[in-house]
Parts: sequence; structure tokens; C-alpha cells
Amino acid sequence: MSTERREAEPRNSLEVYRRLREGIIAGRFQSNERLVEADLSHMLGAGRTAIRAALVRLDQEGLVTREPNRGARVRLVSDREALEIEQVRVALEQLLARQAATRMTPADLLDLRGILREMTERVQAGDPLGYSELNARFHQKIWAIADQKVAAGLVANLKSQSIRFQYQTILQPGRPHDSLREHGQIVEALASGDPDAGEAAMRHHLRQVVETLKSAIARHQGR
Amino acid sequence: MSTERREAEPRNSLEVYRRLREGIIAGRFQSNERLVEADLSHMLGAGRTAIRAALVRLDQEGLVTREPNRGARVRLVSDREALEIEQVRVALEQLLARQAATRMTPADLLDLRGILREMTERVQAGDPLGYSELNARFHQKIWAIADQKVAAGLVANLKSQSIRFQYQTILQPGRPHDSLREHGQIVEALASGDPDAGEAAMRHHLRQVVETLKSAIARHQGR
DNA sequence: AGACTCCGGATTGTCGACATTATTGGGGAT
DNA sequence: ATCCCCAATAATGTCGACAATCCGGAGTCT
Repeated sequence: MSTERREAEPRNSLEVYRRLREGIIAGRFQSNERLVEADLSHMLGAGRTAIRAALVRLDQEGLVTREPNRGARVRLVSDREALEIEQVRVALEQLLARQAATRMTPADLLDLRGILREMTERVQAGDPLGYSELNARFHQKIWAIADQKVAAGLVANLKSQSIRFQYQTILQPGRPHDSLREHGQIVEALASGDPDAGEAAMRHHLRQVVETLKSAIARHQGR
Repeated sequence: MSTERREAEPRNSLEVYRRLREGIIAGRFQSNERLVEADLSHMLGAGRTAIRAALVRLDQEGLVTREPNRGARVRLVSDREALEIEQVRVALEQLLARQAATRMTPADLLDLRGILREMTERVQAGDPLGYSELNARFHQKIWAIADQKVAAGLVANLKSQSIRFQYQTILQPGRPHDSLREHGQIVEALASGDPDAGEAAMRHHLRQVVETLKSAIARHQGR
């Protein structure tokens, strides 16, 4: 068990949920680690009631698995499932890009170009982690433009589930360069206002991501 | 408050969850009806603890909304959101159809043709409700063939959320006939084993559904 | 009359205690 | 030594009681 000090009092169950969630996503728990209610209760300074409610939510959200009478653990998503998730992401982000193309304002375009410029800098600086961060912001910006809460919510949730694989693609040699080019194509397609073009550019980008992830996983397994 | 008799004892919280869920989907609660924990507790013969856990789950699932200190209600999905959900469904079912095309066995094809035949009978018999039921089975069969649990799970969940709109399209005059033809095209495309064709046929079908739903909602609002 | 305050009932949120269920480890029989 | 059974332990599941919060209405002041 970790020996972290007891954190400041949350006192309400929503706060507990947020902390646990954040902790899992940030990787402060081992994958598949058991989440014992009493331990968490002590660690977070909240009652078991709040912990339980949070675990139920996280279970439904897919970040945690709970077996009756056997407690909860951090959910370990398999390689296979990570690929499935990425394929769903392809489908959903196509929809979002399509919608974004028809709704984009000049201000949005400026924002996207700004992010793209920063991404270029990160690639030139050889900083894949910084690039990855900007990459996330890029896509989130598109979700915001598309204004489809349902799709955006699902994609965001899926992303949190597959967080363990987040650097599997961008750390492949040569990938940042290609990725950057694909993002440029997305911006241009969206700028044209053509939904089909936006969808196509996004599809092309994310299918590359899927392929890269596939080979990264295959290599990883053969080890 | 409803005056139903107290149902047989569930005693465990999973059972409570299932019953509540089933009750909401079956429409046994008014849309937007308050779900008072004490009432449900008495109605289902379970403790408030179990009720609470179930409500948390249903909240995360999108079937119920909970506001802090203000309790839970059956979630009312707006017309706008129903359209968003249907669009997401288009995206996901395209993926599923694409995958199904590459994985389908002769036995699967026979099953699909069988369902299609029954659907034809229902149309001829002028039985839109029976048709709707078979329609659901048709799509579920495709999900099973595709063997993509993530996508299938999301679609199923979305469907339960928009249950209130389930007959909005099929009850439109002329719609069963068109719908039947579209399903036939889907089967043929899948039979060819071509993923692009499968995806295209499904897209065509579901975009029709979206358009039909859109006009049904518009008509409904102008009333 | 209108707005404001404050009280009482109803409902949710939290806690601690207890019941129930899995797991683990030891002891004995074969 | 190996297997089986059972007790001890640890964790989860459930319940009842109490605290905190919200809502509506009566009463009051302007």
C-alpha cells in the first residue's frame, strides 16, 4: 500500500469522486490495484459512504471494476480493448469534425492555427510530451466547436479509460512529424467549411493513429 | 405517487438497480418524475443504501439526473439531445456494420435474412410495433457479429436513453416500407463482405432515420 | 399588495455499528 | 507430503439513526 499522507479533507462525496478519478487518471494507483474502501477512506479523510458512491460511479464510467463481495480494483484495459476504443474514437471524432466544419467561426480558426503553431514548435524542439499535451488541446477545441455534447462526452470518457496507452503512438520514431502534417490537413479541411473534407481529414489522421497503435502493441507483445 | 403494491424482495443492490432501470425504460415512471429514495425503498422492499447505489449508477448511465441535496429524477432527454444521440448512433453503427462485413459467417447471414423476412411480414401485416421490435433485433444481431464490445455497449446505452423517441420514426406514414428496403440493402452489402459497402448502407439507412426524426420533432414542436 | 424572514416538514447526505461473505493459514487425517 | 476442513481475519454489504439542506407557507413589515 502507498504511504502517502492523508490529504486535505474533501468531506463531500463529489469531491471524493473527483479525487479518486483524478488519481487513477494521473496514474497514482497501479493498474489492477485493489481499492480497499477502508484504506481510501483513511487516505482521503472521508467516510466509507462517500468512497462507495465514488467507486460505483467510477465502475459505471469504466475506470474501475467491482465484483460483488470482492471489492473494487483499478480497471486494466487490455490491448484488444484499447484498439476497440481507438476505433470508436475514429468514428466519433469523424462526426465531431464534420459538425465542426459547418460551425466554425473565424475566431475558432485562429485558435486552431495557434495551437498548430505551438505543436510545430514542440516537434522542432523534439518534445513529444509537450506535443501530446497540445494534441489533446487541439482535439478538445474541435469538440467544443462541434457543440455536440453527447459525442464529446463519450470521447472524453473513452480517452480517460485508455489513458495507459496515451504515449504509445506519439513516441514512435517519425510519428510526431506525420502527426503534425495530418493535423495541418485537418485545419485546412475545417477552414474550407466542407463537412465531408473535415470528416475525411479526421478519418485519415485517426486511422493512422490506429495503425500506429496496432503495430506498437504488436511489438510490445512480441517482447 | 404511484400506488403499486410492494414488489417481491430483491434484497441486493444489483437487483434493485436492474428493476429500477427496467422500470424507467419500460416507462413505468413519468418522464422527469421525482424519485424519492424513501418511496422507492418502500416500493421495492430494499434499504435506502441499495436505492442510493442504484441511483448513482443510473445517473452515470444517463437515465437519471441527480442534483446535490435535491434528489433524483427520471432524466428527460430533450429533442435536441435525441437528435445528437441519433447522430452518434449513425457514427457507431457505421463502424459496427463495417466490422460485421468482414466477420460475418454464412450462419449469421441466414439469421439476418430470417429477421428480414419476418420484418417483411410485419410491414405487410401493418404492424409497426412488431416491426420495431424486429428492427431492434436486426441491429443487435449486427452488433453481435461485429464483436466490438465497446461500440456495442455505447450504442445500447444510448438507445436506452432515447427510449422515449423509439416510435417517432417508424410511425411516420410510409416509413416502414422505406425502412424495410434500407435493411435489405444492408444485408446485401454485408453479404458481399465489403466493409465500405456495409458502412455505406448503414450510413444511408441511419441518415434517413435522422432526417425522419428531425421532421417528426419539428412537426411535434409546431403543435 | 408585495416582499421579506423565518419556521416546520420533507428529503437527502453522512456516519458508525453490525451482518455477510471471501480469503488465508494451520492442523489433522490419509 | 498432500489434501481437506475449519477457524480467524479482512473486506464488503446493509441497516438505522442523526445531521445538513431544501422547499413552501405563515406571518410580518413596509
